[in-house]
Amino acid sequence: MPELPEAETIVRGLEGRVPGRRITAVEVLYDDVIEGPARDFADFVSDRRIDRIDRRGKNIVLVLDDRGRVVVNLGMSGRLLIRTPGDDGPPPTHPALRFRLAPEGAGDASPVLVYHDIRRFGRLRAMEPTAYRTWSRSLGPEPLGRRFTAQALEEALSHSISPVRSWLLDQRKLAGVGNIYANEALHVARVHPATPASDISEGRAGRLHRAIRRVLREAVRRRGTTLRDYRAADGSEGSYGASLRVYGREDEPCPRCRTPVERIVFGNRSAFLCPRCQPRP
DNA sequence: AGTGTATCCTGCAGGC
DNA sequence: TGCCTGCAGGATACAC
Repeated sequence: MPELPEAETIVRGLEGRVPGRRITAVEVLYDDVIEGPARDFADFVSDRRIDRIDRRGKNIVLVLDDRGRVVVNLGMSGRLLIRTPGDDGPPPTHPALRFRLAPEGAGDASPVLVYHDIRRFGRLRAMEPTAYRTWSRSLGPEPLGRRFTAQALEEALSHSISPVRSWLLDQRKLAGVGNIYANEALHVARVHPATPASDISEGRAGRLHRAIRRVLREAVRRRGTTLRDYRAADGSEGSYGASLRVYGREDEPCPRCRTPVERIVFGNRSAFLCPRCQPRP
């Protein structure tokens, strides 16, 4: 998926419509999208009110009135859609789970929060507050948060000999960056994706830090990147795809120097780079 | 510690 | 048209 900007866009789309509502029923169409027994999940959320919608890295977090959490990881093709019965538009093609939400008052329609996932790599996990804290602590810092500084990045990189692109994808190191934005940020920072993390000097770490934040902020502003499956909570598409510099643009000219963009594969994922702007370390 | 490989799934594009 | 291969915003488990 859905990386940080897409998760953030979904959260913003749900914020005005979901908090304050009670979950009156859960309908599980595919139990493989739930971690653990579907019965336990249904018991955990049934009749709970959703107080708040949060995000942690790429994950969307429903905060319940008893402080329990439902953590939604969208995998590759997950969507969280808010629908009101009777609203227009074609019905979702691959619903996997539905939360029926209570109407707010007389005459108010009861909305449905649909977890939709073509490939079903996504997961919904119910967590008690303690388990949630433990899980959250296992993730790295938020790239747009205060704790993620250039110094912190430089320090963290210095302990790893992994290729920097692999490092950026590791959610335990930094929470929210995936393959699209890792490649984009590395191009902006003029760092080759295969550069060993610890080879990144102080100056380049600073550049990379700025590039990560700049790319993610701009992608949030554009409501994410829709390549195929990603949609915001209202079903709309993100427009950052038009701003992509290298991701998915093999053989197209580098926006900076017109050299054809290269695709290489490591860590079982494609990496895209400009061989001139991002020379091999 | 780090890497390549495979797995979970479905859909789509491209080649023949 | 149809069949085949490869590829896809992720995460994890495994052997080496």
